[in-house]
Amino acid sequence: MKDYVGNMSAEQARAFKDDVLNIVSQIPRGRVTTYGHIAALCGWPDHARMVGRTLHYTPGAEKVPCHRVVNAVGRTAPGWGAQREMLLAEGVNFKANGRVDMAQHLWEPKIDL
DNA sequence: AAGTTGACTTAAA
DNA sequence: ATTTAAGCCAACT
Repeated sequence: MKDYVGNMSAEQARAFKDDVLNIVSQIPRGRVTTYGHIAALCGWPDHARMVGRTLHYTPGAEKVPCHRVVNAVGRTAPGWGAQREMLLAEGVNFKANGRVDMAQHLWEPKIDL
């Protein structure tokens, strides 16, 4: 049974992508946030994967600080080694296990309307 | 159209 | 530390 939200319309998908990029662009330097937070803020709480897909495949993601987006456990994106160095260059501290120190750098996105 | 995949998340082993 | 499992959903095969 599909009691979940259902598929996005083309407009919704477009808006979602815009929102994602918009939110990511607001991540302060030296901070990080998670896919889940971004998705929730876009109004699609269960679309963390879609956020990842957007940042990965959408041209233009390179124009926003998408390197400041990590997963919920502070892991950096697979196959993107540079991300870690970019974060280090901003002063983001990594723990011994190779994860970002979330307690220190996690930025909880909030938008004041 | 049905199955697989993935820049996800949480929990568990 | 790593892996599995299940839940999740759009895109891809």
